[in-house]
Amino acid sequence: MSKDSKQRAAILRVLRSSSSHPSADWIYEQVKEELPGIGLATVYRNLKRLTEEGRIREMHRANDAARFDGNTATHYHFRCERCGRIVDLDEPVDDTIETRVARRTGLRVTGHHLELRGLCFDCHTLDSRTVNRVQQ
Amino acid sequence: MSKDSKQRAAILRVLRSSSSHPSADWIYEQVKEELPGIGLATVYRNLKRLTEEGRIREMHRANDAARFDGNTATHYHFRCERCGRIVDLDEPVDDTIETRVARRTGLRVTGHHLELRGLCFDCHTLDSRTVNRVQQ
DNA sequence: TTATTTGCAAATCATTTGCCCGAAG
DNA sequence: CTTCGGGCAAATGATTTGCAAATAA
Repeated sequence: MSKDSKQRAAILRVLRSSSSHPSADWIYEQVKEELPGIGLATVYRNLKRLTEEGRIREMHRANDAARFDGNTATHYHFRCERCGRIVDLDEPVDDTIETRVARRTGLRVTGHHLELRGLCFDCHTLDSRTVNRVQQ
Repeated sequence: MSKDSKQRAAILRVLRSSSSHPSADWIYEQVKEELPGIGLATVYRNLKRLTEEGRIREMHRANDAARFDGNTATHYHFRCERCGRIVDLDEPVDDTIETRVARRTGLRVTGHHLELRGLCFDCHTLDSRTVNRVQQ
């Protein structure tokens, strides 16, 4: 509810005015031009907070372990936002998206990945019963 | 070309026989039951190698910096596999996939992400001229 | 004053690397 | 013998955390 600190406001401004999907470090460098005293930790803290508030989006959380898939064929995934479990979907793969984008943009497209998010069975039923109990 | 070492074979077997998209650490724990002497570094080295050989897939590369997006509306991305640049696509968003999957699976779906991969303009033209010069 | 945030430094965590040794060809 | 892959420990790089000082409510 409280108003943004000047550092948080600056971070948000930098992020909003960039189309490059920057890293924390790049944002830090930019904000430093306006607020030379800012620390990298402040940038991280505010990015986390803004993400939690839903005001920005974090693409691919770094620093939680990579996950591997023994199935190299294109297929889609569902990720549970609560427990992190990843499930294969048997939804049919739509390859036309690749050619469509390639045609429209001229980019060389070689693959695509679709991930749906939400709550898996366990987490959802758990949620409907006991709202504040958290499982790993 | 060479035959898989017994550790690499074991890693591959564990990964193939699991549908859980495991982390390096989980794979390590599993393989240890068969090869108690194995080291975590070996697991990482082989996962990397198997990925490069295209025999497994690495979902969301960890450990390169997280990236943030000031635009919270659902939209699609293109990631250049060479320089890492991420570009917004103006492809129309298909929300029906969420309800379709929700209906078919019973999962609680709250969002989806689509990422296309390939070579961006710069990297592609650069590639056609000089095959072995690497940028960034 | 009281509650938030900051900046800095030290701590974590996942992953990678250096180095030396053993296994396989 | 020579090369390749492994194990272990130390090094990295991104992110997080503890804490005292600064700022805002």
